[in-house]
Amino acid sequence: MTAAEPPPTTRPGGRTARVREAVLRAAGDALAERGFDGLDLADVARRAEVGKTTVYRRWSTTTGLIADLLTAMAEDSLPRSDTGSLEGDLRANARLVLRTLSDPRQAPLFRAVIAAATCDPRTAEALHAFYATRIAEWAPCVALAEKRGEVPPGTDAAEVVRAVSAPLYYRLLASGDPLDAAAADRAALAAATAARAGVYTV
Amino acid sequence: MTAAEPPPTTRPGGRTARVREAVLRAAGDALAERGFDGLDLADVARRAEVGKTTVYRRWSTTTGLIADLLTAMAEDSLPRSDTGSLEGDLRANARLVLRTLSDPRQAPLFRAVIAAATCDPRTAEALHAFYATRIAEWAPCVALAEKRGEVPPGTDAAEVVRAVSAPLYYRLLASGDPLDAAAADRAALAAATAARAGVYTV
DNA sequence: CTATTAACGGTACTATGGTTCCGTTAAGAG
DNA sequence: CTCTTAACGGAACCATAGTACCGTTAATAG
Repeated sequence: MTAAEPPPTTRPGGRTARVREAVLRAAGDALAERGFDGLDLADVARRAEVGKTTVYRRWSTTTGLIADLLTAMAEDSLPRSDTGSLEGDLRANARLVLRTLSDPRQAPLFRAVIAAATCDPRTAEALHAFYATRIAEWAPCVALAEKRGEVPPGTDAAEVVRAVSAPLYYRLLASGDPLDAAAADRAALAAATAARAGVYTV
Repeated sequence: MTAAEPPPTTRPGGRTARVREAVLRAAGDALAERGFDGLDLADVARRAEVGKTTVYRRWSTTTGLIADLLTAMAEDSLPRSDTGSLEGDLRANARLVLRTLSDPRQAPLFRAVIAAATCDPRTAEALHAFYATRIAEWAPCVALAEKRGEVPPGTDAAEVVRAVSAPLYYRLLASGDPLDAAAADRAALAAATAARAGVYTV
């Protein structure tokens, strides 16, 4: 060490934030339209009206950009319902997930970010954090059910919430079976039934 | 039409089949090692000891090659167990899926083919066919349970089998939660419990 | 067996995703 | 306000995935 390092001040204000917002929005659009393997950083730059050098400098890879997009996505949360019964709450959650996974923009976007997560550990980490946030948001409805005596004490709330989403994601990503209201309601009912029977106690 | 078309005879014997086998094996290896976005057809050709021109000519795209790989994968089936009870059979199935999804070669391979399926309709179709085959293979265990009176008549066998796999795939692809025996057994128990309660009747 | 041609494989080429260079803009400190 | 420099943007550049060409090998018909 020869000299005191001058603090490399960062400049997140104004322009930097504006660029990030525009690029992430453009990335989401591009992913929704073209899918994961169709993501071209130059195209994202064009959509965001930003130099492609900027995109490469700040995010370097497609998966890096998607990881950042996931971080941003984790921030805007979905409001939890409170219908007064576990089954009602879980059905509300299932319908919400269904709406996302059948939305013409969201469905391909989710498929794309999940594909990206299979290709890069950092993106996978961001995806896991995203779901951890979403699951934590809905876990309280199971805690309430436990207080009401609907499910046995010691029920793993997160596991119940995951059980609702799982069949819908399985259809979206693996089996390709239709994603409809019947599937959502069945997922919610199955999770509620299993939870009441004590399947998810720790 | 000016002249009679001479029948463009195909030559599936010997060499052609050998090349396909070598290339598909190499593709599986490459996918397992490098993931979907790391798949390079020239690299596959090298591994298969085949000219890269051949690979491009016969499969043209990475997703096309993966679609063919999935078709081959659908052919070798997993034997179904018969333990005498629905829960036992479903647990056997869950353990089998778990073994696949935690295998050091199979897990990344499955992640990769699923990622590929999100990027191309033909690959998605092949993936759906793959799961349709697997699910049909195990559906009889629900039919047997119905005969034994374990589940109500009119239970959707395929839906029960899907319900077993779904939580495991959700962990593999979305939430990132650990894939262990506890998760597999819980998935089987939850599906059996819901099925007995009549959640999956049509 | 021979003749025909489907299918393979090496080499040279092209096109596009990604990098480097360097001048310009504007955030933030004083 | 002025000054410093983090961050941006255009253009030229490079590396590599994918294509085109053409001669060679071997499957199958007769």
